[in-house]
Amino acid sequence: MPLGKVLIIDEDKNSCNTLKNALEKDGYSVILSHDGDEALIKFNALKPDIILLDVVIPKTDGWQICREVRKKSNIPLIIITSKSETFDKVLGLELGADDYILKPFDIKEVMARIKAVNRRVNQSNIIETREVTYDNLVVNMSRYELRVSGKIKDAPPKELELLFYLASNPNRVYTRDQLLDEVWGFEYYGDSRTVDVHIKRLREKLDGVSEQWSIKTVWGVGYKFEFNEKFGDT
Amino acid sequence: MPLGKVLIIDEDKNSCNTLKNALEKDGYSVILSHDGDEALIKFNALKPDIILLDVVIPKTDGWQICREVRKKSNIPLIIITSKSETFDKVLGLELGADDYILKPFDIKEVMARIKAVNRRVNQSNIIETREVTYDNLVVNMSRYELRVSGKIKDAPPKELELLFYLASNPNRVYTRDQLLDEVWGFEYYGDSRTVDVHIKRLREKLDGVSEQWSIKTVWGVGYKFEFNEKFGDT
DNA sequence: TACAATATTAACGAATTATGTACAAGTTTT
DNA sequence: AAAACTTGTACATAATTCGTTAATATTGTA
Repeated sequence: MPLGKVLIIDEDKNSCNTLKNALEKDGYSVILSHDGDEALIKFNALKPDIILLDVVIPKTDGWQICREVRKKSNIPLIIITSKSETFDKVLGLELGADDYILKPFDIKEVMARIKAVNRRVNQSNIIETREVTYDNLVVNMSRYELRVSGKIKDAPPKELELLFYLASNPNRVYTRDQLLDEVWGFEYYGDSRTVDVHIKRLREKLDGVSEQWSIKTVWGVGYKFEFNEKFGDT
Repeated sequence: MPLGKVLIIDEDKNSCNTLKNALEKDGYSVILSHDGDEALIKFNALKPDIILLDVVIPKTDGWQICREVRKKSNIPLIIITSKSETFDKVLGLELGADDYILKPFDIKEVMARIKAVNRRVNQSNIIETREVTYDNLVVNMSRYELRVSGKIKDAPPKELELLFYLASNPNRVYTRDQLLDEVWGFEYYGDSRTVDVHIKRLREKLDGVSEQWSIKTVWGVGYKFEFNEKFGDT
């Protein structure tokens, strides 16, 4: 498999075939799925490299597929559908789709867009291991587990997600709005003081645990997970 | 301004304004360009973080802009144009555009697509760290961190932004009004003595640190960040 | 030199921003 | 159905920044 596996999720067999032919001609291998439930099973079992998704499908709907996929993975996901409302486009993109193509599509355009998304993704260092480690801190999002000095510390989901997000890009500052967007999700409309409170609760749990890292406030800007690689490797 | 600069290249002032307003509302700062030659100059000089490009523009055409940009940089580039042929779309994407949006556009969709592209780019290791370095001085705006001879020095946001702005164009003089415009934002209306005070506070922190650089007063004009590449590399 | 224009500095208070506590609504567990 | 927990909001308090003012110093020029 030189170019990778594409999972096509679409009820319409015509679309499926057009896409399948073009993709296989280009060297991809193709998996077809005609309803949402089947799609999720195949996604989990076969770990495709790209997903092409129509949101209008039987059983589990496309939006839900989107969410489920993005919970677990960052692979390229392109929505191809006849739902043409701006609202739907925005929803799809916000849920984590990389592109949103309208039916009827021109296969050449679709192939070009797949290529464009792939180009970006190949520049990424996607951490599929949903885990970060610093010194005595381990945040594992597959298990939703926080470990401090080897011991498991209970922490609610939101706090873990927030910590994980901050720790994924150590030392980089995020504004409260960015955090609300990325951790809470765009659908969330609320007070940005909310972030403060969660930060505070995290700090309670992580207080005085390590000299090497901490959650820092950047006054007037936001928060960051600060990590100092003190002592070089010896 | 944590979000970054957008360069809009488009002859049509209506489009420009719609985009500009929406982007600024979201916290981006916007640079406009109405022809290709000007666009390239601004691209090189101002190092934007995102480019929105109409390919139908006077002088150097959009495709060429695309090529020139991609020779030097991997920043997000989105084509927004009324050229609706599949051929053009494919060409644009092949030249390295991340997305291709048709006019007339819905601003909500455009914003969602910008976000989607940004999401991908932020996962890549080519995250542009907004940083300048001179001798023993490091100003890092991604971390909001000022480092002098390796040591972190605390400094409030405004001071950092001012220093970063000055240091981004070493040896170039800025009037107080220009600085108020660029650092404080155009909507700011206040005394230009304000700049003096911030300069003073910066100088306190950076006093006698290096022979190679300093913040100089240009009498009757304004301020500049002066940098002398004395000694060649040793 | 003297004078005017411009720049530096210190100090103060208003405004902005962050934190901590408490509570209520919503969930999940028992 | 009650209990325990999570989550978001409100508000009081604390901390810091920022802009202004005004007094002092410096520079350029007549």
